Amino acid sequence: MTAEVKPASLQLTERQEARRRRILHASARLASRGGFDAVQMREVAEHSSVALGTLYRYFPSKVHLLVATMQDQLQHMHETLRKRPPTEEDPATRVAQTLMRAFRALQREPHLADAMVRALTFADRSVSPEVDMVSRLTTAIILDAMGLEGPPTAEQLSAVRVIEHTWHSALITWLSGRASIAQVKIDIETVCRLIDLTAPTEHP
Amino acid sequence: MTAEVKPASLQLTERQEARRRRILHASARLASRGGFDAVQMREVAEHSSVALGTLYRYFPSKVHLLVATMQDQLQHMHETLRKRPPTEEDPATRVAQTLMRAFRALQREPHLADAMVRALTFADRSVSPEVDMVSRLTTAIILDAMGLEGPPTAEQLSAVRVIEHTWHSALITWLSGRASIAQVKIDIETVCRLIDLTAPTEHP
DNA sequence: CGAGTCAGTGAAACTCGTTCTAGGGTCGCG
DNA sequence: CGCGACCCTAGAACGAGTTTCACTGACTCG
Repeated sequence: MTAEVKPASLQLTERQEARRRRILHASARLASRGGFDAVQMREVAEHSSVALGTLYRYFPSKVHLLVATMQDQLQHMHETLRKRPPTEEDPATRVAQTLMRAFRALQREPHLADAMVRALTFADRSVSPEVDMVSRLTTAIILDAMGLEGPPTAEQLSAVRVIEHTWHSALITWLSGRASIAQVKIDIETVCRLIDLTAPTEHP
Repeated sequence: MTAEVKPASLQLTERQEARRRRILHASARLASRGGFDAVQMREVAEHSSVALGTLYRYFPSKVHLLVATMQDQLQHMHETLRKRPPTEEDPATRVAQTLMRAFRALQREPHLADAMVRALTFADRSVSPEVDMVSRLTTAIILDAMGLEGPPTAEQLSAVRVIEHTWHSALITWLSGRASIAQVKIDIETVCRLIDLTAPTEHP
């Protein structure tokens, strides 16, 4: 709806960076209990000691805010995963293991996960750049887990995209109580088999 | 939020069935132009000549309404697809072909597709039964396209679930303008390769 | 017939995302 | 020092989903 400039992206002052942090923190905290609905813009503003108008200057909508929150959380997760890379041999297994690890992390804060994922899939075109960023982060995590030597082939990128699709959608079905964790695990493992299919070097 | 009975599911009188139809029709029509946002409950009520309170008695929320609309549309599509089953030999190709056909149908009413899919992924636990129904319908369409002889194996069901995940998620990325139709096609074809992987009878 | 029940009606009320308005503070520059 | 240009605050206001409530009309069962 609003076609404003986004001050959030280009060099903020220290105070502004602090405000942004406070907002994201408040958003995550409110989401942690209560999920999507509990993240109310007035509440976020109040908890981060910022006027409502200012909140909207930083994040032009609730969905923008929650997608940015997800971005933030994903970055943390990426770093964490980097520190303890998967131990398995097989790339497909490594990816599956990594995603299940991420999944268990989300499990610890199911409401937060709910809020972020719902925002992500509910986002319309006006949030595309931010959603894209999240997508790139996810892709990076998966590619990292694959542990490729060179750059990925087009086929591998397709596989990664499909894995990502499955990851998001499986997450949603779990969050809405329509699939068990075991089911999610199976789905993840199933889709990760695609990686073997696209491996450039086969061993008989 | 509301834990009401659902009169919509158990035998309605003729007048009630007609009302329900009118509501679904109005919902689809409003969604067709304008998408999710254009489906305003007051408008739906007015266009279907029903009081707002009645609308809410039939569909306890906007999301319920749109998911029911999707159910309706999917049923139509299922019948249409039944009439002209895919021509290919290979099951994976048949499924991919079927899904792309469905995709092109949705393309014809992108706003409607947007409204329905957004509602579907935005649905919380209170809509689970209805979302599950949609999921079952989608599964049925895919299984039909596979053209199995006997009942599907557990492995095949996993593959179908993953295909479904990919289908939904790819649809979302397309609707939000983050992926081209070509990309969706590639993703669908990629994930459909899983079917070959799970075929009980292999040919060397 | 008469009372009870229950779907449907109409309108007002409430909530929360979003927008708007008015004013106050701060910083850099003449 | 003064003065714009911005950023920020406080709060009201608006819009749409949802809830509530008092009422009506039709149907049922005694």
